[in-house]
Amino acid sequence: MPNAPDIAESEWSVMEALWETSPQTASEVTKALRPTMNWAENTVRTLLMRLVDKGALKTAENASGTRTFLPAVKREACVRAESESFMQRIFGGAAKPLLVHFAQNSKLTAEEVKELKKLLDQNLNS
Amino acid sequence: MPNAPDIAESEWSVMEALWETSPQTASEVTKALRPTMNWAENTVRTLLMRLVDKGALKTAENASGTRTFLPAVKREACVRAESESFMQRIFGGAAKPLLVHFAQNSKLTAEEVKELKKLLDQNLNS
DNA sequence: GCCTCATCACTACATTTGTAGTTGCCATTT
DNA sequence: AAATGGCAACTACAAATGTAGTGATGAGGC
Repeated sequence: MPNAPDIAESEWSVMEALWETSPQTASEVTKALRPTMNWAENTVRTLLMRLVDKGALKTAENASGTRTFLPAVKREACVRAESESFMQRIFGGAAKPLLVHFAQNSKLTAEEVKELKKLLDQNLNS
Repeated sequence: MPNAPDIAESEWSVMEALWETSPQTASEVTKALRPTMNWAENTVRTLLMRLVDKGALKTAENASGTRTFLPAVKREACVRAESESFMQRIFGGAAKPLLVHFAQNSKLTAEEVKELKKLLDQNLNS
């Protein structure tokens, strides 16, 4: 399992697109991102290349002979890595103050609260 | 209330030192950070200057006429801003998946779980 | 067969970040 | 007064990031 490389903010959008649907060509990714990020295709290509360099993406040829991109690392692993580093930076590595912060500062529905409480209980038996 | 400026990772350590004790001179901050970050004093000075430029710190003269630094923004505001941006980047801005992630991936004591569950309940009545 | 368009691989360039070095100035110490 | 030691201001410089432009190439359309 390749450990999660460090993925910058713009790069993250590209990864999301490919985690959601892959493989995709550069222009497909560009189109997929068009509504949110209004990037030139070359911008997306640069990001794709950097991600390949970092080992976050792999490439493959599709039927028509053009290059396509697909994730080389699992989203969950990257989320975990980013979350870890965030927790480290802002909350000194402690989960509790982090959870306190978000429990206090987020608007949640009764449903969500119920679900989260259940998860917290499960957390103990593990 | 000045909105929280964007504080980089190294800068964050400097801010922490000053949120904890302030005002402090550049060399005091350097000394305070010495155990963790083994930075040259000039490195700390650069970070201090950048933070002043960004409006995260203010300066004042102390009795002996040397410059001291102190926070211009509240820690809580910065934590909120960083947290917001993290939640945006990684969890698409939704608090629930974030809380789910940390509820599942953190080791918590029974005490902490109890406390968090209470906070979640309070969250609803507000 | 020639033009055009999509792809690709390179190159570009300003900002931000990490991590200092250099120099000038002022007060204190011989 | 000359040297020293701290602090301040400015400069340095490479890597990472954001955001493209340029030039070569090959395949399809006319």
